[in-house]
Amino acid sequence: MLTIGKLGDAAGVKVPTIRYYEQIGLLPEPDRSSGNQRLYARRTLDRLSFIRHARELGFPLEAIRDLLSLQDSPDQPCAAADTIAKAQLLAVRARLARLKALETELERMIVQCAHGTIADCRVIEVLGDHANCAHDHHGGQEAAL
Amino acid sequence: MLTIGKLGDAAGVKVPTIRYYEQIGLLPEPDRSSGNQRLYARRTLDRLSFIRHARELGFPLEAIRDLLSLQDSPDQPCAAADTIAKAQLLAVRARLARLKALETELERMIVQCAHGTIADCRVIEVLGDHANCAHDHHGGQEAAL
DNA sequence: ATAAAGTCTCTAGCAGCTATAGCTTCAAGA
DNA sequence: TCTTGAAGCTATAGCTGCTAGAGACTTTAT
Repeated sequence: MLTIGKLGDAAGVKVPTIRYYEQIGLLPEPDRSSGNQRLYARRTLDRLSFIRHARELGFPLEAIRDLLSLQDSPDQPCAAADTIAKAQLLAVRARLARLKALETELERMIVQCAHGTIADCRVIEVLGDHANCAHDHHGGQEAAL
Repeated sequence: MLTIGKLGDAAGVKVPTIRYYEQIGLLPEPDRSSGNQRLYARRTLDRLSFIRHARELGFPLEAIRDLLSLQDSPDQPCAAADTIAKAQLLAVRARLARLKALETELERMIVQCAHGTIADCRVIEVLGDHANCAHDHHGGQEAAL
């Protein structure tokens, strides 16, 4: 069993954040020691690490809740899981496309820097360009992500 | 010249958000009409679109401020730009790696769903796995992103 | 000329943490 | 065994990055 501090260190999540996740129901209420301190099972570490990485990738907690529900109910009808997974996949691909464009542009800048000129920096244009944009900014819903 | 509403529509950013960016200094104070309404030059649209896309990719406003400073001072010493660009590039690549892992896993899940089984969902493992992880969770600084 | 739509400032609220205060529990050395 | 310092507890307040009113003024369209 892990104390909350050990769990936090292992997952790279701060202690108050863990308590916050418990409060909003993303993590189950753990057992307590005789002195009322939280004690976590090993598998909670997987769940918490998942949450942490998903957050870093920009998933809102509600989307993470959905993804976790896939794990929590492996017997639920496939249609539900499929819908969630497909929506998340679209969102992930949209992010990938724009991140790749940004990567390319940053690489270009760094190469140019090596040659002593940044006068024609186009970082702004590459991300400002709606041609790379997975959203329709014009009246549509935001992506589920 | 664009009114704030037109600018917002064009960039996909809400009007109060534009005023907020002005307040915190990400956007310059624009000219005003005789009736005190904001009037924006065309090029502000590029800047705002950039901010929007960078935010969607998860860059904090401070990182965006840095990136914009590259654009704002094309004559600054290359070393400064280079440092910023390289830090951002590392962060971008770390994100790309984990997003790709998640994409793969979601694809796998969807294929399995088509075959009627999600019993061995591994979404959590794929993101929980620190082998894919660009950070050192263990005592280091967070990435500049 | 007037009505509707857009804009103004100001303030308050929300998500997702993060830090502080004041107290209790635990573990490790003297 | 005692003690002392780190770690944990609850509760509350603050932070970032928006977002949504309220109530008054400006523009635009008919």
